[in-house]
Amino acid sequence: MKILVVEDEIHIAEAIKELLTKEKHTVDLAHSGYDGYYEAVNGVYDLIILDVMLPEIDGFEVTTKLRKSKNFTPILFLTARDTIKDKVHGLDIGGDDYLSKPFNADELLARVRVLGRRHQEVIADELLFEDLKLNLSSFDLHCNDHFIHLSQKEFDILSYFLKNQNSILSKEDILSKAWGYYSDAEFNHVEVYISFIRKKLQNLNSKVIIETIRGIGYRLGVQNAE
Amino acid sequence: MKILVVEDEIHIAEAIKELLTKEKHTVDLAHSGYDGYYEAVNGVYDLIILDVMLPEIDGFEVTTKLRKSKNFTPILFLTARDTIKDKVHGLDIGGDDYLSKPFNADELLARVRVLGRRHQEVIADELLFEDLKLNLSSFDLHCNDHFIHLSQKEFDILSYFLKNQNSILSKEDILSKAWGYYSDAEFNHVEVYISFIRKKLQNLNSKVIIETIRGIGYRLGVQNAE
DNA sequence: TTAAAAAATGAAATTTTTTTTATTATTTAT
DNA sequence: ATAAATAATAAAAAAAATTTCATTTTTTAA
Repeated sequence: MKILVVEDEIHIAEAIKELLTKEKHTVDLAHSGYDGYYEAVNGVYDLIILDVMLPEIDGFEVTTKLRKSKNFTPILFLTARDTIKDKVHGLDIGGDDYLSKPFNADELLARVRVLGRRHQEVIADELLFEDLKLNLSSFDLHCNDHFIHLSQKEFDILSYFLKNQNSILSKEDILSKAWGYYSDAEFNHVEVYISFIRKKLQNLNSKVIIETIRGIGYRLGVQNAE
Repeated sequence: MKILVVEDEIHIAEAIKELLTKEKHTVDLAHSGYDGYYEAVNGVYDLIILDVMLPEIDGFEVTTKLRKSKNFTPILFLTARDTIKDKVHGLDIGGDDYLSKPFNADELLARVRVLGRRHQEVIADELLFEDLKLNLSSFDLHCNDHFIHLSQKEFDILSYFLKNQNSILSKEDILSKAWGYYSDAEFNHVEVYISFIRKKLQNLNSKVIIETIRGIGYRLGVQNAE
């Protein structure tokens, strides 16, 4: 990850940098609120570790300014001020986590991993189930080494299943997901599209099937081995 | 938000429920790890507040099972076990935050707000520029009170512009974004689609325009006021 | 076992999207 | 001012997605 550390105490800043660098992160340092804000705006970071008590403008102000300018990079506050009131304030103006100084290195790294993971998920771009991989931006459905393109409606429906892998989805559900609540589409629309998708799953030789639960709806499943 | 609280000490569970309900959240309770897992899998929650020490299966195990089954609902651990080792472990197996008991109600609520906010952002689903709002799941382009549907290619191109609001995008860029690097589409394809999009922007009466930078490419802009 | 209900599917019809082609308009360098 | 290059657009053609309709298949309950 690319991480910006904003901390005025040089030796602490360097220590954090060393810690993060060991974990293969790329770290930039800023030593005042003003510099920190400038770097955050002009660079692209996956995470900002931000001291609250800083020269010029403090960490809370930096956060407020960033969020106001639509920059939503995750922010981890790091500070000696650890009254509940401070914490609540920091989190409410747009911070993502709050760690008190002196902090434990392992905990810092774990919390960095959490924020990084969430970030990844945001930009994650595919849904997985068994041997299937659905690319959310190209609408291509991959299985083994092959892929097939899904139309918009096919995509809407299959991605709905992939996001609710354990649920039975009723035709009603699917209808309002793929055609919208106010559409006049009928159950047969769903049936036709389920049929389309099943055909594509077969063409891909996937072991994934769409099970019919009569009277209730459909659910993802796996082909009976035999 | 819809929140699942998994906590075996009934009076604590009830207290948390009351706290969250006051903040207008919808709260479901589970009192064992097994029940918690079952509820989490079968309901759709925005957040799970999870005690670590639970009867049957503990909170860490619940988390592991959920993540393994591709359920990525944010999880906030709440527990008396607050050694660094426990925290790090909890966060690394897929938890999102960790609060020690006894906890402060305001801090709990603030951390719930953070996780809810991130969740919103994850499912946030639109791109903005000036008077335009592009819905990424429906492909509808909104302006003032009207909207118009974009086709796949129109969407690919306009969303590319909206994600790069300050850049000039060359026809080459657009071609490889919307048609793919290996396609044999030509510049005129881009020109035709720019023309389609401009027509839709006009129909919407948007002040947004696509500027031509001759020989270089295109860029988003705003209609000259006069 | 059979009739009714629910679901699946094939195929045609319709609509929408995308591509192609030809023509017109604009900009720039000479 | 003009020719060449670049860009814009209209309209037709082709392809793809979606809807509709009719029929068949499957399941369930009587």
